[in-house]
Amino acid sequence: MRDPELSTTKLSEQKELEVEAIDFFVRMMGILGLPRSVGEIYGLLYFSEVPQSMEDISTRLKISMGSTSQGLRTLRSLKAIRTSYIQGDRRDHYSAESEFRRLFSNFIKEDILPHLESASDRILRMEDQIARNVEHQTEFYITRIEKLKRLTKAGKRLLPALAGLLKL
Amino acid sequence: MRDPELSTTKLSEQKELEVEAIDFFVRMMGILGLPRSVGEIYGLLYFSEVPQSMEDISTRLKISMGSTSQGLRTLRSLKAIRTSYIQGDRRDHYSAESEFRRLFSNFIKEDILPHLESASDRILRMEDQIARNVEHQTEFYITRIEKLKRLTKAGKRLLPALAGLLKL
DNA sequence: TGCTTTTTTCATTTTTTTTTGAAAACATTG
DNA sequence: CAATGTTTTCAAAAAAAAATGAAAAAAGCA
Repeated sequence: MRDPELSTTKLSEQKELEVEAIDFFVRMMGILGLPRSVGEIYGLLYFSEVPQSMEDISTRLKISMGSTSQGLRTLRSLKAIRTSYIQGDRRDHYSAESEFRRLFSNFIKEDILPHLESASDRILRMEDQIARNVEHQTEFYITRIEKLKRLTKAGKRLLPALAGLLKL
Repeated sequence: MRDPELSTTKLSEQKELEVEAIDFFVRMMGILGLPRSVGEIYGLLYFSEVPQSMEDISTRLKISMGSTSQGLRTLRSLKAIRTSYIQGDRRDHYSAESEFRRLFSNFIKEDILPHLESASDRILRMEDQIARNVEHQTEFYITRIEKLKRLTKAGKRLLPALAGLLKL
């Protein structure tokens, strides 16, 4: 004889882990400035043994197909998920790349390093302006620019190193 | 005889550097997820030889006193600015801590490490739920949790080290 | 202490970001 | 190659974050 109360308990306990996990990744992604839905999707996939279709994800998280599609695109670009073919189902199915650190690594490469590059350009332009304007050719301005240059240089060395460490 | 055109040019060139610098810091702060106004204020102060009052800042950046006050509070908490006393003026005056990297360092300490701490708590709760639910006591769940634990552990080692490096 | 100036707070408004949902584009299969 | 199932796109709606501005609080001064 089945015990409905017990199975309800079990079901809710099963959900509890999922909820906790999703919450975990929502916050982690939050640190990286990624939207809530991206964290939810990754969290759901991270604890799914079986790859999930877009519809599965959309249904279980109660988010629209539009959000799901966009979230998956983001995760794909960060190489945080894998697509897998499931026999007899023409839909794509997704599972999480379990090495979450890789996601950080790719985030550094894709979203931070480009900023550093354009920061370097901007510093060059500042130097140019200082060169053209006698008012700015003082110890003060020159030192400050020098510090910015050192900072970006350090960043361009450190961040790829950090990305490398995370990838291992 | 003064040449009004030349002085206009000089003035605009002077502004140009300021604008470029402010832009630079707005983007840098953007990476850290800090609001535009915080970047603007820091940028303005970074290239000001003379400490500026709140009113100066608010006026030059055309932002409200409210925003200015809040932005200064954020910068203060990141130890990115210094308060200095100016004779015969009862207002506080601010100047930038020129080691911008310290700001990153403090950002890691203040805004990221606490998240990592609560992440650890959340993982403990997940483990607890796995222990209570036979369904979850599989290789799969245990491995995934293990990976999260390793990640946060790595983070707790790496980030303070990174913060340390930046502070030098 | 009372008066004035400066700073902070916070409810409201504005701006930006994210989500939705419906239509378009794309893909698969009979 | 039509018909149906799936995914993407994107304008509009909703939600979240930031800025404003006025009122309250705090600080300096006579």
